Amino acid sequence: MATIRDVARMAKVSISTVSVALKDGTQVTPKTLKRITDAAEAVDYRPDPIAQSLKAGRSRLIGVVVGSLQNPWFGDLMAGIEETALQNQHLVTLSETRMDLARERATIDALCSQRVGGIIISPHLPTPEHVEYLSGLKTPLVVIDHKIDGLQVDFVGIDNQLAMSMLTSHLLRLGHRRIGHIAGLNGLWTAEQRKRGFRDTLSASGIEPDETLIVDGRYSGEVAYDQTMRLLTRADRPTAIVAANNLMALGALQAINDLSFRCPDDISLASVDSVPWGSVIYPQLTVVVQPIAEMAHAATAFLMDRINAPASLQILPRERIFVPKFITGRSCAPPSS
Amino acid sequence: MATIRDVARMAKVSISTVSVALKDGTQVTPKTLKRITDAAEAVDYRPDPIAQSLKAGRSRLIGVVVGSLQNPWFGDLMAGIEETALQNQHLVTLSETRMDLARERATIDALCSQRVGGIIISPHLPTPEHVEYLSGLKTPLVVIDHKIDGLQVDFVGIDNQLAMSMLTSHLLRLGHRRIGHIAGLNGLWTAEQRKRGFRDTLSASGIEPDETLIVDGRYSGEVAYDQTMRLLTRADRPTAIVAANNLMALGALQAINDLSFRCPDDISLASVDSVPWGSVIYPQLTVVVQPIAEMAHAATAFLMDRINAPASLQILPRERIFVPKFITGRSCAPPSS
DNA sequence: CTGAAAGCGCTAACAG
DNA sequence: CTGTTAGCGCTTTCAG
Repeated sequence: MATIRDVARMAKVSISTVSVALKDGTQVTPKTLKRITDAAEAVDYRPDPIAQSLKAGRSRLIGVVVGSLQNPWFGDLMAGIEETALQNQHLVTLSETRMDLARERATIDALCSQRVGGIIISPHLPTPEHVEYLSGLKTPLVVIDHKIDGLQVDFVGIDNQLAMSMLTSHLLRLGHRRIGHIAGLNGLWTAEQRKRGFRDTLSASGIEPDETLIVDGRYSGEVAYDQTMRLLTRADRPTAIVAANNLMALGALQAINDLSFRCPDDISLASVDSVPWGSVIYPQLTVVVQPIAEMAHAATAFLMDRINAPASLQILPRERIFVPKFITGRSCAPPSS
Repeated sequence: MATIRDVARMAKVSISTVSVALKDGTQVTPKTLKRITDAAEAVDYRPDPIAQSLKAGRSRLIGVVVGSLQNPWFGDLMAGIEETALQNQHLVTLSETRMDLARERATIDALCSQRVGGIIISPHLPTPEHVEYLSGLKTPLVVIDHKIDGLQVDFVGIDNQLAMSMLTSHLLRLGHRRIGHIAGLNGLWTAEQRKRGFRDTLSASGIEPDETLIVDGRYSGEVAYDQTMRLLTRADRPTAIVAANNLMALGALQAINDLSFRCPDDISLASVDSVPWGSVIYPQLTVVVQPIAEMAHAATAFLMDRINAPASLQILPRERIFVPKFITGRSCAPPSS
């Protein structure tokens, strides 16, 4: 592997001239520049990123931290992040926290001591100490999906209230009055926002939300299955169910099937987030989807801004909220009775 | 961030003593060692990995290169790799090649010039030049899934012939005699091995494989859909179909549904690789699954062996072939006629 | 416009 | 057993 010295020797200049010339061609005579670029070409010189990192104190790496790799939109997220990172000459590392705060913290620690340029995280429900820890980080941080109150960093997500409103009002228009909601993990920002969207939409239509119809599915398919079982075996069972995410929708669908209800004839079902290969799932689900690829790009762009910004310049926390997209499936119908 | 100098100053020894002591406690007096570890603790010293990398010429990073992040087992793969890598103090980077040889090469180039410790790759169908390129790499390489003939590197995969034999003989036992096979991308090792397993199993049962029933689905759901349409609209259509992977099985299932055939009543379907949330797909597919997590561990262990081995020691290429697991679903039944 | 020199944080001979 | 020294490859003042 050729070093800057080889280039300097071949172009008969000093190594610092090579460094300067290759960085910003404007500080050298055109002819020396040419000699240098030719020499660099000839020996296939590529600056050693490690040496550059040592000098800069940061590596050209961005860390992505997610709770679970099972998350179905996770592949699209990574693809989007990688694409944008690549354009900025950065590699992307990936870590899984298994939704464990201690692991989340250890992971971020590791990333920071590896001197990554920045971190994109879809965080778990934090404790106050954890928020404080995150606030104290020197490494640029962008939060995606679950916003953390009180944390002054860039955020990218969707309008979760709107997402639930879209689904809930769809069901209301179909004539449903008793609608169940399988909510996400209690306390998580997205879960709370979605619950609020659900309640507000009902209230706005003059329907008092029945709190017993709002159950915690903890963003888990299994828990959602159990909760759906509870909902549907009640005498006053709902005629429709809205799940706060895709995994829970699948769990709910399974429960519906296992109880020999038919969807949408007996029970309507809708959810946030599409499911992969949704086309072979019967019935195709009515959903609102997050524009994951765009969110990934936006998050990465935020991060690159901070990485490329001069240390002097303080960028205020920014926020990018996307509007989800409604996709009509065949899982919603007017109530049967 | 504390440096080795801070520790040295505080422990009143030289920096090299600190370096030696922290690496291998046996070369220093117990009391100096204690002074040093205490000092390191006190200032929360953690060696800068970038500086270590510069010295070593490699970073504590392993690169994972896959064709597509859509691949459903990809999350499990990453989780497994990350777990093992973490135990060896390595971070994992992720890159997608979109099944494009030029991108695959560019990606590997980038990884190598980043001086990653090693690379785990699920490669695309290579040209001879590409094989040569891979052979020439100095960076340790482990291939997973698609073996490349003539490439002398560690390999981890499953017994693909066996996988297809398991499915094919299951269908034969049910009484099927005309079985279609939606094969993977022509030329890819896994695809060829699976085809061979299919043909051999039929032959062994005294059935001459009908080559027109073996179609190229290119490991794509869409292509598989089209090919299934072709197969099922023939007068002499098969009574069962085996898909070479999960995405193609879903494409085939969709085609079966769209043509108003019922599975398994009219057409039986089986495939290699399970599908996520398979439990809500109707009917549940009969499949053989790869032990992805174990494969990931094995591949990472191979890689770490090479990374940790002294440069002098030449490790011969190794191979780890797993046996897939049969999972009975409800998508296979005796032929109707 | 170009070159000499210092140094990022660490490791590894080589001396004492 | 411990300290001195010389870099790893690069960037960046600071002189010339």
